[in-house]
Amino acid sequence: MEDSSRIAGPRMRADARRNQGRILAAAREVFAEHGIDAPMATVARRAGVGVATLYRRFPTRDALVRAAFAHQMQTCARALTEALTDPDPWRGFQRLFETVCELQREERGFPAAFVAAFPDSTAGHAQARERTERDLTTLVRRAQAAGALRADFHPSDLVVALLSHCGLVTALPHDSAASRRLVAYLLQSFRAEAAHRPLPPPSALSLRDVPIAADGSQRQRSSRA
Amino acid sequence: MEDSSRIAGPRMRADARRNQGRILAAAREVFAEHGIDAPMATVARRAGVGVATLYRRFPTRDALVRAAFAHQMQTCARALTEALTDPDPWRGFQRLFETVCELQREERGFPAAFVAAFPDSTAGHAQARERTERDLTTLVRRAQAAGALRADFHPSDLVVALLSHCGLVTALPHDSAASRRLVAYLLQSFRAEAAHRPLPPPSALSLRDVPIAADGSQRQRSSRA
DNA sequence: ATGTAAGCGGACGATGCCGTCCACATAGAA
DNA sequence: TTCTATGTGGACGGCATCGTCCGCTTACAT
Repeated sequence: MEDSSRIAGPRMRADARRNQGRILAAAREVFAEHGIDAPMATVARRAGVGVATLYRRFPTRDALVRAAFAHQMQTCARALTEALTDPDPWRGFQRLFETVCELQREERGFPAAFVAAFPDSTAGHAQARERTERDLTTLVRRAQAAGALRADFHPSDLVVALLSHCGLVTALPHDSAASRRLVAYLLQSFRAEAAHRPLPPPSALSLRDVPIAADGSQRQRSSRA
Repeated sequence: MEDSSRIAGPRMRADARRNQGRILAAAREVFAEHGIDAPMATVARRAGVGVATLYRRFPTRDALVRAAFAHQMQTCARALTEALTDPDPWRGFQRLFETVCELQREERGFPAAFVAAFPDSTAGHAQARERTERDLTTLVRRAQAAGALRADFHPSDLVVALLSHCGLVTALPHDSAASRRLVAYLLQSFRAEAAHRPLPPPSALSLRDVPIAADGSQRQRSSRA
């Protein structure tokens, strides 16, 4: 599989490059307002280009979605790296979680993209994904070794927490207080001293089999845009 | 606003009543498989009736969705009543939460319906809704008075928790372990003894303004069924 | 200044779903 | 058995979106 969108290379006409930028900006706006299912034509119109241009640059909707939120994805990746280098393991863990949730909260449309892009992403390549998986595990183990994160915490719990937060901000896009509350509750229950009782067994979820493109649907609401 | 679907009354032809049943069963199946956005025609076909019959009985998709999951909604309502009468306030609280989450986990399609129907539902009338709201608050206060539920817990937190759980089971429809884990984490963080640190302010969410039908969209995934 | 390859835009046919309309069927009363 | 109100099915017109095709435009190398 090649890179989803033709990346702005050196051999690209200036106007083409400009349009690519406009398209991505428009996509972010439109996806934020109408969800990632918004008509492609809407994005094109907002960008001030024709549909053909849009399709030439981003052959599929997924490619567009992924490109539009690539920056946020990178921010997530960077946050993970930073978390690993934090001298205080718990603070690293906490910050990662809070940063990702904040991103989901503030960039509307991103949560949907986050969930949608999960299977093959956090950059696109299985290699990057495995790295992410490994780093997450390291982050968890470190925080546990420091006695801050409860011993029965499983790396997949982090994904579970992030996905449920996605769901919340999707259902209540304007209620950042709700999001903050959930984050606070979850973080508290992840602390070692909160481990009063045993937990049920963790999800078998190896980050790799999150929400396959298959099965499709399972939409959140029934109303149309 | 009248009742969404013509209820099976005494003056209904036997075949009509039979068809109504088949439609509801088909709707549950189809919604579970393809999400609540599945084409109406699919439901009709599966039920072995014509589209016209479907539309006559359920003029809008929402009416169908609500009727299809009315039973689950009633189970929720009943669980709330039972929770209030439980001699152990915390156990009542815990059971309510677990029961609703179990329902969301097991009846695929129900989470979406749950979120979608929230604004005007838990029966349909504002009256019933207010009653629900009041009962929830009572449940929370009782559990707090018993010293089991943390004092800074706000009734809206229950909605926040349920909505995030909805999001999780929507993203991972087959992973009940993940759902159970989330429920366990949340319940632990709701306990009074977990209140190590203060929480951010609660959501202004008065159950009434949950996920308005307006705005629309904000779908979870981009792929089509 | 000029030629041309890269880029552009919008019209267009295809597809899929919606919701109605109407000619036909039948349950059940008389 | 007969009659009719109630119920039925599927065809059909309408609409939105998809993604492609092709003739025109323009950046930029020479």
